[in-house]
Amino acid sequence: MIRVYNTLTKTKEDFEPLQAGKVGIYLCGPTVYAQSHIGHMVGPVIFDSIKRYLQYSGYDVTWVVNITDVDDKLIVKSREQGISMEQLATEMTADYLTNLKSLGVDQIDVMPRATEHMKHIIAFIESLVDQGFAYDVDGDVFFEVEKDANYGHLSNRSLDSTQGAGGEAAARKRSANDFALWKSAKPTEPSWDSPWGAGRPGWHIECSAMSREILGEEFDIHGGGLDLVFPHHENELAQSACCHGKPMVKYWMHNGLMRAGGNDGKVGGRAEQDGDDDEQATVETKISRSRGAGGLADLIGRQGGQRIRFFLLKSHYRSTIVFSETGIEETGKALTAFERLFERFQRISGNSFFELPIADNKSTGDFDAGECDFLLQVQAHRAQYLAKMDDDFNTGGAISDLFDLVRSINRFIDQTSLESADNADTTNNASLKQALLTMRELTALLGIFMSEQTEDDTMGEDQGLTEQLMQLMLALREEARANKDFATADRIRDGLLEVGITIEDRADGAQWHK
RNA sequence: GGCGCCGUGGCCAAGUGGCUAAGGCAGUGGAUUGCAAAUCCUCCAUCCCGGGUUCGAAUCCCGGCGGCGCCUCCA
Repeated sequence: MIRVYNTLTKTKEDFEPLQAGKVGIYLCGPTVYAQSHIGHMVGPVIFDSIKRYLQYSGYDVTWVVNITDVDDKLIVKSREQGISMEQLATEMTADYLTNLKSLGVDQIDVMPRATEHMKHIIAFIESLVDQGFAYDVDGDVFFEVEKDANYGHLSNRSLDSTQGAGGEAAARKRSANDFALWKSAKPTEPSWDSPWGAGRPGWHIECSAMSREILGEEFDIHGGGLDLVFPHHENELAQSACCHGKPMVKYWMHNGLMRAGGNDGKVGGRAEQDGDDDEQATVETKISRSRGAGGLADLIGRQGGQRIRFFLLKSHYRSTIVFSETGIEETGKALTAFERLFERFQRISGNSFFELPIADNKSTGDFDAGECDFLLQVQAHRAQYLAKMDDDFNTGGAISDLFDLVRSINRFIDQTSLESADNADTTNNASLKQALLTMRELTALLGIFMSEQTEDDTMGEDQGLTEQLMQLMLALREEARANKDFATADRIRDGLLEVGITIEDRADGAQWHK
């Protein structure tokens, strides 16, 4: 049984979808007025893994991530850049999609854009007006919060504790808490025709309209960053629940936010200081665009998408992650242990890990360990891993079992001497393969090691030359070693190390890697 | 001010009432190696502080101290 933490009830609940066997997930995506930063990737990466795990657990999952391509900030930014709102949205959407791809997020089924659903948005607002939950004033339409008895339950706040937006619309609202469903357009602003005149949707209504269109009036999981609980999700919930007279979502799931570390982070800006502090203190603050976060593409270029993905999955999705590039680098070191094992497996079996079939559900991944101690260990690691994933998608805990599995496999190879050339024990080889199949199954749930990383394909032409030169160096060194001329052999090895190349002498010959 | 979250070894990070407190990075000693690298084995924390509840708490309650988020746009 999968358990899920629900923001609405503030408890972990057994996961039972509304319709047996089917799950609908809606994740709030970005407003595409600027390039995405690493914080935007937290939700997509974790939900990408959540979808994989739910499918693996036997559910038919539909995952929706929206793109907000109409918004006040888009208007302002596009004007600054002298381009149309549409063009800015198109460019920034492309940036977002590229980043998602780099991080291996490829499970999204539908990515609706607000501007493509204007009809549905307007119809939704009309329905709210007709039912008396909303009112229009001079071309603006507002949701009347007092009409919703449940308002504030999700974010746990009472009406008088909220401040409501000030701004120019304040005078027209019946109450400060009311929020805009439709905003009238000034002559130069992009607009759509509506029963209330030319205008554009408010921030929250698109999600209500699009989720209904794609997933229905009530669906299983709604996700987003913790910062969206109020006002965004509270307002979405109010709109949808009032409009349909039933709950909008069964499980509200919110991921923790990323913070910028003080020193090597530099992704975010500096937090506002309270004045009386000395200023060298290590400041950690939420990463956000308004504080100048950016440079995700560069970061991916330096670290690679897989490391970043693994870094995000290493901690629990509800906890805060402090961004640090050194942290990402350490994570990368840990990943090489897997990569070495995959190479080891290839040397022994001749099979590529990346070409092993992926068990796509729990039962096909199961196997009979028989009396084999090693396979019993593998089975135990697998069971523990899955138990942690069942418990609110505890990827951080589950990853520890992956490392345990690596160690078990290496130990098995050492103890059975599977690596020595004259060992053709088919039973042990079969056990080894089974263990790697399990590794493949479990890592695929996290969306890592899906395919071989081609990190340096930009330098394709040099690659062949480098390989030739290295073979020459290794041959020279081998000669020296055969002659017990270790001084020369070591000189070659040390010299190569200085340019970042490590040599490994193994029974079957020397090998090099960067 | 209101509503929340967090504080586990040098660093990162699981665990939230009961086996010897996961795992990673760094470090230690050993096996292996011509020496290394890789791999394996070994060692490395009583959980911010003070009370309380309990047969028993890192895990629940109260009080401190420290950090952070939301209440305004935000993944």
